[in-house]
Amino acid sequence: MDGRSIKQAALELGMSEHTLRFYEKAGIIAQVERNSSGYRSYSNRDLEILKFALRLRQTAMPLEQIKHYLHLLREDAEPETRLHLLLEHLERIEGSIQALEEAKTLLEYKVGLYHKTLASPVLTGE
Amino acid sequence: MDGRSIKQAALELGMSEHTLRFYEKAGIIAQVERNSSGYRSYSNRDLEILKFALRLRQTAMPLEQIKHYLHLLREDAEPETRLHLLLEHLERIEGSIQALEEAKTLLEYKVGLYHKTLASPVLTGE
DNA sequence: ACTTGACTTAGAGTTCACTCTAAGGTTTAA
DNA sequence: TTAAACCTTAGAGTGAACTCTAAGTCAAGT
Repeated sequence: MDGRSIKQAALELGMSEHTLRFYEKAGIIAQVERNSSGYRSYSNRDLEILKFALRLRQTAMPLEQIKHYLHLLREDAEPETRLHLLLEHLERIEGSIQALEEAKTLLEYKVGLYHKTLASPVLTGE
Repeated sequence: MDGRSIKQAALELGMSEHTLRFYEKAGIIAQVERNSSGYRSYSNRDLEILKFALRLRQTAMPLEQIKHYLHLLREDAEPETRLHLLLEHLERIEGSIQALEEAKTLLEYKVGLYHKTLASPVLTGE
């Protein structure tokens, strides 16, 4: 129906074929369907799940946790369990955002110094 | 004057002694002063630099880039060069913040679904 | 019939950022 | 003077997340 080759899937997702096989072998995503000659055929749903996994990876969620969450999803676990996982990760994300915002502010301040003086000490903003 | 042992420095910075030696050996920070018996003695300035390095690490800047930046700092490079590096990293940080904000929004939406229904599909928010 | 290119697998290799080990020197306190 | 708690080094080991290799199967084109 909506199946695509591993090459095509890799292209659409912006990840390597190696990584796609790796994610499957590591049990992060479920086994992908095969066509008559044994080739993987990625469905739209597979792509959706992979996109979601990539988004979580972007937020530095470890593969093990992504795996855990996607498993709960497959097994249709109690929503409470999934909720717990999501909330936990939300907190981590909020921490990361804050760390980044702080670093950003610091760097912007330094950049400001450069623009004003174009020759100045940098570090803690002395 | 203001020197402290590696143990103390590690404590103050919240990082391991191993990592402190590793950062020095890898040339990320400059050689730390030694006392009469050859033990490292971390100055306030060393701590400042390390704190700054840690903050950059928190934003997922690779050690090689941190090293590069700290080198430019030591060599008192042209401010333009340093500025360029900082601006580049700022852009990456802004990208990360955006990715995290998006993930956060997505998760918050899902959490909202949970709270409303306590039994619902999850993924793209169907 | 044959080459080309896409696919398959298991498993080895790589990179990054630590993290630890072993073998030994130094300082302090009992 | 001896134990403990600290420090030193070079180099080995770890875990995460890929990334690649080798050896082979399959499908399409000429």
